Amino acid sequence: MRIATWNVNSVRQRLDHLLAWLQERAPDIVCLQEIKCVDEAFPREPIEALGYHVETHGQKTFNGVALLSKIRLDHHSRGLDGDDGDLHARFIDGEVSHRGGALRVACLYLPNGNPPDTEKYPYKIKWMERLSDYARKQLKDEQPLVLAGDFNVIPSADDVYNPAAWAGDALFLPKTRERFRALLDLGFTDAIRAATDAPGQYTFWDYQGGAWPKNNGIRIDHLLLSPQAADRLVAAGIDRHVRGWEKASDHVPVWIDLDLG
DNA sequence: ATGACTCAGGAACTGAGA
Repeated sequence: MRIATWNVNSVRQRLDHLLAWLQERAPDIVCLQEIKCVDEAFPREPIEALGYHVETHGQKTFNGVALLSKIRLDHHSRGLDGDDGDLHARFIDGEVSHRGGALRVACLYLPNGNPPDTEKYPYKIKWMERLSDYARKQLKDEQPLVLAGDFNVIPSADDVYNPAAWAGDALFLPKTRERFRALLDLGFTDAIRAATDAPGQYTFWDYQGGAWPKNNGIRIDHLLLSPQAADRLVAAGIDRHVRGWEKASDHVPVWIDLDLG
């Protein structure tokens, strides 16, 4: 079972890239973020033509997430519990059946939080605590669970080209990393870090300042695995070559392979 | 200066992103 996440920065601008990458990487389940359109405007047909079921949680102009799955979803749900006043479309989860049981995948687009001295930062921190509440509840099922998405968190200094330049940024502030660590400490495994300790496993390069040719990247797109999923991890990778495509998203796809029997 | 970011919305710019 191959599961991937990709912040496409507008699914309509990136449709050709998405279709090419789906055929190249052949994932079974895909979590998309920043689709930047309402559900009715999502380009379902060409994706369905490649064999995917499509569930979206869209929003006009900003945010928006989607789940693509070659296996029919038994259940799915839009939105993250814990704040009825939060209208941002940043979360969708679904469950599929496999030979050994059930697999749950949560697709998330965690708030950026910049600038940190505005209301955007406490919104991010609260959102992280809501995500931990969700994770804590789901872990009680003791089944394979994958939290996949754009976390907007740089976990460590090995995950950024110049840590000093990011010291005051909402993606790298100590409080942000503490909350991410608290989520991991519930029992999750960071899939890329289970595969390699090497620095420079970047998933995002800014459009500005020649960040891509200079390899000024950061690692902010993650797949976090419950113990039952981590036990079945056989491979993890980052498709960084996609960043070199013409008119690319600023994020690249990240994927894992699970052996679910 | 040999160069300077990309998206949506909507028709010149702004806000958001990270």
